[in-house]
Amino acid sequence: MPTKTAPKKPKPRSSYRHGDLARALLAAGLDLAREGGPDAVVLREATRRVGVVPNAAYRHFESREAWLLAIRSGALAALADAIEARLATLSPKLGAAARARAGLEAVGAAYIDFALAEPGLFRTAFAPCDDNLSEADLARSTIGRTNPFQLLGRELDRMVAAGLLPAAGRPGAEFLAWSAVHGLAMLLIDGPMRGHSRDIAAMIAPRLLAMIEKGLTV
Amino acid sequence: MPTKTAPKKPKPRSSYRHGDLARALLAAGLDLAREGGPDAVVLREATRRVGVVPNAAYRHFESREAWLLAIRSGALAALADAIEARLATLSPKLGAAARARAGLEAVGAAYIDFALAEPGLFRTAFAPCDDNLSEADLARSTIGRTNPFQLLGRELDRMVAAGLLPAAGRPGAEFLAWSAVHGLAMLLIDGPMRGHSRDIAAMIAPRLLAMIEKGLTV
DNA sequence: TGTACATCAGTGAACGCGCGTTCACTGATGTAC
DNA sequence: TGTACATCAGTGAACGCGCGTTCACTGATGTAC
Repeated sequence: MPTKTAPKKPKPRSSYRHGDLARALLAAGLDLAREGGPDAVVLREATRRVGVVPNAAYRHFESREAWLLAIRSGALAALADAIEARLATLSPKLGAAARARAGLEAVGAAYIDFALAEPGLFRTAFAPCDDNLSEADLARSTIGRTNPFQLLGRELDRMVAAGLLPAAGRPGAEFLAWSAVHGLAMLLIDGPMRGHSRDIAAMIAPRLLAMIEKGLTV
Repeated sequence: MPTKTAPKKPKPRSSYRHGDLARALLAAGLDLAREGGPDAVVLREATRRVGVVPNAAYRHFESREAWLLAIRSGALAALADAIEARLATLSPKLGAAARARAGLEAVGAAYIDFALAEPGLFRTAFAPCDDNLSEADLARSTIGRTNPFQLLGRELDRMVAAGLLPAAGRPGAEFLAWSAVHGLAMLLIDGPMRGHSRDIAAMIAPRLLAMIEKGLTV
């Protein structure tokens, strides 16, 4: 499970001080994202859940947008965690080539599974964010954390090392694999086949991963 | 160009009757979608632009949601138009196999180009819509119009006919190709490389289309 | 052809809502002497 | 070790905003006689 859920009901505090409001607001925001996607990430509701007055949030976040940015990055981290967990289940006995193939598939499968299991978080992670925020803010928000993109890159490197992917095709290959998997995830949760997502995913996801592998390799 | 733009400024009417308010509201809504994506599709703003009082909209649409649905389907139609236009540029002198390949590429390229040229419309076309609306409403909204999905299917059929795609692999193949292209489009306009989208698209899109073709065909 | 009339598209005013954000405040905490 | 004090996290009240939607209305239109 991606993140620990925060208590929904405001538990009475011993003092008027909360103690760890910043973290609590972040957790509440992630809950909101989980439940309703980026549009449901609303400051006032988060403070309500935490049991604090609305403006208290401004001690810890400059604005709603800054808070949302932190939540986005939390959602992204949750996705990365899910992928890493899947990768960790791979048998260590696999040879280089088999390991590389399995790794790439694991990343893709975990990505799609996460989108289905946590559509709200997934949507939040990739919600278009306000352009008013500087590039620097954005960079800072993901810096130092492993992100899904990097995990995918690592597996692609393995493919090259195993001789399954020509080195010449390596640069930019993340975008190819990522696009395919991201698109399926998006279509499954928002697209016309939303509702039968799980059935379709079960049929299509393996074929999509096979297509990527085949289309990418020599 | 997908749709004709409605006049932004309310032109004074000769009578207090508008004459074609439904169509005008639809056009204004598409403009809003074009400019700011689904969240910018706001009833009051549309009536303002058309030069009509807010509640006048309720003579023609049951609710904001119903109006938005119509706009979604307009955005989808615009995308379909863009794809059809691209397909129409294919040389009629091509042989079956070359035509099939070129057709599939044309669909993909037009899809990505549309997303880059009209990100607001594109986002609106695929915005998650309210589940309160019945499936019947949704079906009605796209029925009778050629949609992008069908255009893709047609080209895939050509691939089979030309012997480039095994018939066994045909069912569901739309989802595979569509996912890849949709994912790239989404990542280009909302993803981490937003801002350098056009450069990246120029580099990646051809490779993605090649990957699809290679991954799909025998 | 002229007139009475029903229709119904657009008006005007108002509603309740929830949002992000601001301000001046208060009082528990932890630190310096 | 005990006390005075500065800090600053959370309070309370309020703001302006724009939204979707409702109601009873009015008056131009097109139709029936």
